[in-house]
Amino acid sequence: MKSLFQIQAHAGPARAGRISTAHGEVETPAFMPCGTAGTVKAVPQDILEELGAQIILGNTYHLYLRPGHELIRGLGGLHKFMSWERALLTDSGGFQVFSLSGLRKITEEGVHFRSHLDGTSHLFTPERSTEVQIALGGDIIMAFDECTEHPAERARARDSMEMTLRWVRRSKDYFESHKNEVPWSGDEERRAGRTQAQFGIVQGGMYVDLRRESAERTVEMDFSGYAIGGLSVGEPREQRLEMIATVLEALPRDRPRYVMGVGYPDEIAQYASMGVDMMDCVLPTRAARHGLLFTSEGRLNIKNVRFAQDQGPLDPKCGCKVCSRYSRAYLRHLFVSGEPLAGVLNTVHNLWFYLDTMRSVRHAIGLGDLSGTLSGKASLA
RNA sequence: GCACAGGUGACCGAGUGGUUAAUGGUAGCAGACUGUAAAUCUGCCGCUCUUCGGAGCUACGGAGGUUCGAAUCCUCCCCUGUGCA
Repeated sequence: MKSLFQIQAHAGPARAGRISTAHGEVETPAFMPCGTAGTVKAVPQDILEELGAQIILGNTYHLYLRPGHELIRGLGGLHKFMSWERALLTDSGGFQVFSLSGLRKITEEGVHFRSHLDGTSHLFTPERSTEVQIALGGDIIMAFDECTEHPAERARARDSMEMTLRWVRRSKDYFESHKNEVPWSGDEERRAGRTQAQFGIVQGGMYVDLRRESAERTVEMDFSGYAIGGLSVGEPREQRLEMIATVLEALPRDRPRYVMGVGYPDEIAQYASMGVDMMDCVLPTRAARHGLLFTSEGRLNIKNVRFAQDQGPLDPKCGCKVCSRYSRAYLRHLFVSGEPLAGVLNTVHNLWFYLDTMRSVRHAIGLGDLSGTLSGKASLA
């Protein structure tokens, strides 16, 4: 089988590359918009394509509960269901186990949880998560992990890491024996021999040695890519940086590295410059719906009264359609009026900003120089 | 003109003698948001000072009155709605 990942250029530790999936190429470093429930909230698929998104996320937990993975499988898989022919990555539900604390109980077997939708009881295991993800048919699926809470004592972080290692192992075992069950598996020719890929996830709390050990032992399982999880859970930024740097050293250079759940625009540029290839975050989409826009001049809260008569664009340096067409005054009016279009336009802008940030970084790596790009994007948060 | 009902902070609307500058909403102002239980959540929201602990002033249509104490009870007046003339 063709290799999933190709590196095209280096600039110090940073790399520009390409991930080849059954649903197209993903240029890296890549920012992946979150499409949790089968939609990147507020943005239609055709606009996502226009924005240049090459891969988006779906979420196992949400889609399992509603509309149900069997229904999606029956309709041909998530790509077809949501009419997204580009690459798709599904998260394993590990993060929901973390964020739904109070609704769940964790055991060695897996996670007993109650649906946030109707209170019904469910059990998620590594096998179950992987089964659901195969049914959904994402191009990249994630091992089922436990996102260690923060702060966590060393002993707790170690126990959690050990359980994640066992769960990741089980996820891989299940995947290896069932990966031919992906909904589009019969479509080999068109898919150029590509099939689903599974990534492992590194945990280890905020402990450098645990992080390193978690990375090394996950790498021994030989995944086609590796994610760094358990970050952006409330830790200081320097600590996050240290954990990422530590894990990157322990990960193989020829596989994609994915930092889960980050970050602010300047953060993602920084991580990309350190050699991270993939990132996802709800921030650009959620913040947009809440009126927070990211611009080349920093963050901007569109509901502020000072924009009421501002005829200028959100960001004078932005090349997105929203900035080329609408004024701050109009966008503020839409937001303050509670018009759905506010969320749409704001999200379009923020996603463009994130995706364009990655394009700039990628371009800079191609040119072998990151300094200009980073200084330009460094004061965004 | 008569009879009911009613007049509460920008608006709607609780409160019918005392922990009441006055519950709740809305509107307004500001903030937060990092593998989405999030088009959500938080704070402020009478005025003036403040060492940020608080202090003073003004407020429940208007004017009086009862009472230790009134948005709450009484009297008169003004206004609004509905019905009858």
